[in-house]
Amino acid sequence: MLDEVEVLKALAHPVRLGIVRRLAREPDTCACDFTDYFDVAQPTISAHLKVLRSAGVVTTRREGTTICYSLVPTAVELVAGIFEAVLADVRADKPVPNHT
Amino acid sequence: MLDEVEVLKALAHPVRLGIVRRLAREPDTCACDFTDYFDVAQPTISAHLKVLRSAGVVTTRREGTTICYSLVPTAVELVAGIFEAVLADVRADKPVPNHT
DNA sequence: TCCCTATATAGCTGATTCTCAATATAGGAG
DNA sequence: CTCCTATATTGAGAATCAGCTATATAGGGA
Repeated sequence: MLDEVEVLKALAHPVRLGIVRRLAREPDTCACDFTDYFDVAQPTISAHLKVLRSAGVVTTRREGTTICYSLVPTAVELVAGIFEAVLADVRADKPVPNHT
Repeated sequence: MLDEVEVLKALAHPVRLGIVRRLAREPDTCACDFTDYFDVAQPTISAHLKVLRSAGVVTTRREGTTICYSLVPTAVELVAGIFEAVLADVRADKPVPNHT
């Protein structure tokens, strides 16, 4: 259900990447905090959160009148794994030159 | 000169991610090989390669009549680092529950 | 019930992206 | 110089994206 490219697309935007980084440091941040944090209108933040949610990068939990967002570690691990694998292949093909 | 979000945007497309993965396995692939490998027209491949080049993900080297593409490891390391850092923060905040 | 606050949705506009067919450019072989 | 192959560029159309204002929804408190 997690699609690599969709997750990457969700992360390829300054505000959304910022949201993800913020969530990594402060789990369970509510939507209104992002509205203050980034210099965009509230519906814009809401739209970005929706993109992240659709891609499976974040999940929501209602907390009274506010809605708390948290990261889905699996999604971050997915993309981290993609680039670790690419790096591994790069290093396998072009080994570190030993200058002896 | 490498912009995180620009690199991420460049990678957030199935064909371009495929190109990067292929380049990781087989360095110095020439453009015509991609045209065969992916089921899209030659100008489309050329456009995708341009996006990757503009973002600093790949570099080119002329080899007679063909043009060889290779990965820029720094760019891959940049994005790998982003998600490693995010994962580190996630794990710092929510440590693995030790069920002793 | 009636407000108030938090969040989401609708609707719009301008900008960007994706893909293609057609054409241009650049280098090598003859 | 001429042809051929490899690659890039142009130009167009469809689709998607990003931001806004205005409005709707949903829950809590009076």
